[in-house]
Amino acid sequence: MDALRDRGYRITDSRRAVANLLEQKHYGFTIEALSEELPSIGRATLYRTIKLFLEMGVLCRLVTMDGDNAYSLARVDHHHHHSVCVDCGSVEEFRAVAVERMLRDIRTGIPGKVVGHMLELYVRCGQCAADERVIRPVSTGWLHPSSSLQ
Amino acid sequence: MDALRDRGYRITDSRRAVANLLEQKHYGFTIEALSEELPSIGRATLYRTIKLFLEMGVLCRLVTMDGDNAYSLARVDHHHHHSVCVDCGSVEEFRAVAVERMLRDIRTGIPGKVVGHMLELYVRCGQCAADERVIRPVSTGWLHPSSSLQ
DNA sequence: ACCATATTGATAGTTTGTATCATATCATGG
DNA sequence: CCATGATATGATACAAACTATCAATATGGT
Repeated sequence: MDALRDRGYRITDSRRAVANLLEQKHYGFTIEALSEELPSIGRATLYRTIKLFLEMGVLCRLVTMDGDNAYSLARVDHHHHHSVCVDCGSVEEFRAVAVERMLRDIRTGIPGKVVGHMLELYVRCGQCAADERVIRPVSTGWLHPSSSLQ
Repeated sequence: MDALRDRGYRITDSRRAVANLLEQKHYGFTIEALSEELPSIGRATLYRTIKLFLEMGVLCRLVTMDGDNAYSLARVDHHHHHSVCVDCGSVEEFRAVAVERMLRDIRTGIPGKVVGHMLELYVRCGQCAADERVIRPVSTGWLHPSSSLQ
């Protein structure tokens, strides 16, 4: 809300509702899920709100293991990555030096100049591992491009 | 073609055409681009062919920096990642120990059990860097989720 | 060459996301 | 607290990306 005010955007019911929902639940929402949780808000507005929040940098877009887009609140303001639970969808942000080091190391072995990267980790969170006696298959859909089991 | 034969799929003109094209050009194709290159092949068939090739593991899907899907031949059969040129779209496959080490390191710091990952590197390839005196902006669209410049 | 069947292409249908525009809502100034 | 004007919303239509259907065709084994 502060971010909105600071940039001269209006505080509206929809924006408040979306922000509240994302703040409460610590997992990634697809637009579909958002729409189910907030049926009173038109889909067009949801798309607009998400886009606005992304541009403002208060939201992160992430890619689920089977390739869908999901959105979660950016709780830290520096660059980071996500670990997404493949069962419940809960999202943790992390910034590991290991990642930065990897990028630095790799830069020399790659032809060309690295201008960006993308990294997602797919996990089964502690909660879900504890809840389920039977191990469910990891992905119902199909695996994403460079994603690999293990 | 061998892979097709081995699994009892038929060798058809469309499949041959798609395979040839992907083999010749070392960059990622979107369905759109494939369709332009092979106008005689129906779009439905293109989608089907791509899906089949993905399932057979002879194709990789990759995500471009502005979020589109592209496909490129899997020239190595073990797990690897891609560096995608943001200018010409050329794709290099690499398997860096740095990545594996990073994953191993990170596993301890992440809550839950890592079951998969996804990594794309966006580069400006040597060719493109040489061709262009003026540095073009990196992304025309907007940045992908966890992608970051540099 | 024939035949059973996998494959194709055209079309229609889905899903996901965007543009339009009249109406409703917000923030500001009086 | 209300009037005012601009912003935001929602319904709808539209566009893009992908899938399902099904009659017609091409393929591989005989």
